[in-house]
Amino acid sequence: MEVLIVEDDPLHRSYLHDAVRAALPECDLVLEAENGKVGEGLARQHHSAHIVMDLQMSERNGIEAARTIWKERPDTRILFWSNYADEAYVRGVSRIVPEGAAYGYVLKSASDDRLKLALRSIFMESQCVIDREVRGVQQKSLGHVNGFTEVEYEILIDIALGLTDRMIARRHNLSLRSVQNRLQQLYEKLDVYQRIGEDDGEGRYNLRSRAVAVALMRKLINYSALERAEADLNEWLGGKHS
Amino acid sequence: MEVLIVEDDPLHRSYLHDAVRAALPECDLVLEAENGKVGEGLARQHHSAHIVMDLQMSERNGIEAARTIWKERPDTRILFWSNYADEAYVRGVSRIVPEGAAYGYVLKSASDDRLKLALRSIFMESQCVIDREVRGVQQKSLGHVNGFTEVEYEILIDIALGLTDRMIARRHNLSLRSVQNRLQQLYEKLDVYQRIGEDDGEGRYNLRSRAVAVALMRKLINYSALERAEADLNEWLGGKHS
DNA sequence: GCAAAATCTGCGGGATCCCGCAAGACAGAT
DNA sequence: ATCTGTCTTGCGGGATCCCGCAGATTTTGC
Repeated sequence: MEVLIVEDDPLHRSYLHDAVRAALPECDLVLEAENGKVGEGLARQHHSAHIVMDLQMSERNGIEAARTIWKERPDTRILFWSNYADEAYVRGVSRIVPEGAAYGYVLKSASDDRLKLALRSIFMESQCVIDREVRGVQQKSLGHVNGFTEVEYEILIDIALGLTDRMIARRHNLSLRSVQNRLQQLYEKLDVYQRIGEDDGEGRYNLRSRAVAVALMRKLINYSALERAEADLNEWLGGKHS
Repeated sequence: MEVLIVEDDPLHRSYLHDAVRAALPECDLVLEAENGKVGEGLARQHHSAHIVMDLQMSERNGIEAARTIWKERPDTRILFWSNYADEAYVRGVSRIVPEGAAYGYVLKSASDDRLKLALRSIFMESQCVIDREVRGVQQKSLGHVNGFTEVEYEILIDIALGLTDRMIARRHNLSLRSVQNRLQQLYEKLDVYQRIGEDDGEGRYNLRSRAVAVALMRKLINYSALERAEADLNEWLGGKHS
């Protein structure tokens, strides 16, 4: 049995290495990659079936790497090991996990034992293990109380990328007005209508930009989500030509 | 001699602890804090004169903590130890360092020796030590070729927060038109005028939102910068009432 | 199968944004 | 003193955004 570790921080990498060795004595080879790009390469080359993956790496983040790996071999077991439980990450992961695949999401702040237990559960038992805190975010994002629909999320991404209403309409095959309707919902949910500078009555935010700001501060989107979205956009733009 | 370590990751914290012990035998007490808030508290309580500070912590990031610490005792020596050399961080740091203070900025990817050397240089010799890569970013941001003025940077922050032109004008005591002029410069420098969807000619970005997106992707601003800016904004809003 | 609810769409209009043009203010150089 | 470059401000106008209204279409629930 082999395990591939994809993690850019050397300290964390060696810690992971030790944890894998301790939790999985049946593992006889541990590979290491220091970013998503070489991680993909190693996974392809060794047909890795067991991967521990950091999110937030330079050169190629964990979600992108996992996406291409899963596209080639959907039965790969991947444990995501991240510092944060940002909704952007959680959404990003659950968006790419294939039907019936075994995966996990545990935080770096979790205890030694939790990590080792997760390693065994996922790699040996093919079970899904989601950290409690992450699970909370996942629930909240799905629960429609103060949660965001898939469409709302998409339009959020689009304005974060700086697309105009017209572009968004074209991209999703909608009319201009429909896009604006969705925007209105979004503004409502992000609570972007608050007044500012109340001393002389008038003072609003620029709704569009404010929405992005609030979404960033609430961790609905983050750098890596933006990066992925930009890549998707360019792909779509390229595809339109053919 | 005492050293205070402010770092949220336990692994990195203990690594730092060891490095400090090894590099500074004359140090007889090493304090540790797991975020900016308790870091501030410990610094105040122990009158710490030597601090190693992570940027990017939850609860209170390194720059905010450093700002209040330096406000109280401007001769404190602080070594910033960070994963990234984002321009947002570099600007954030050099914005708050007091006149003539000794400080350093080294990356976590630096070698053991570099870290230890920096520790000695800053804490014992009161010298400034800036990592090469960080220095590069600093230079580029100052060099007016493809670099950003202080005013341009400020207006970038303002639109990232979601302020309207009118609000920005009021905040900086400018006319509406001047704000828009600055915006134009900004758009120019961020190269935001590119066409998209060229197949039928028409296709632009929403300049304002796109500018923020590009700035994020170029690491000119990031989560922590936005967080600080939001705090500043609220402070300003509060101050206007009195 | 039908009514209720949600979503999509066009129209119209007020507010804001983006920006060309031109006149004044100010600093530094020759 | 003059000139040049940068920064500021006002005016005007076209494009875009934001959104109320109302009818059409789709989805949902029973």
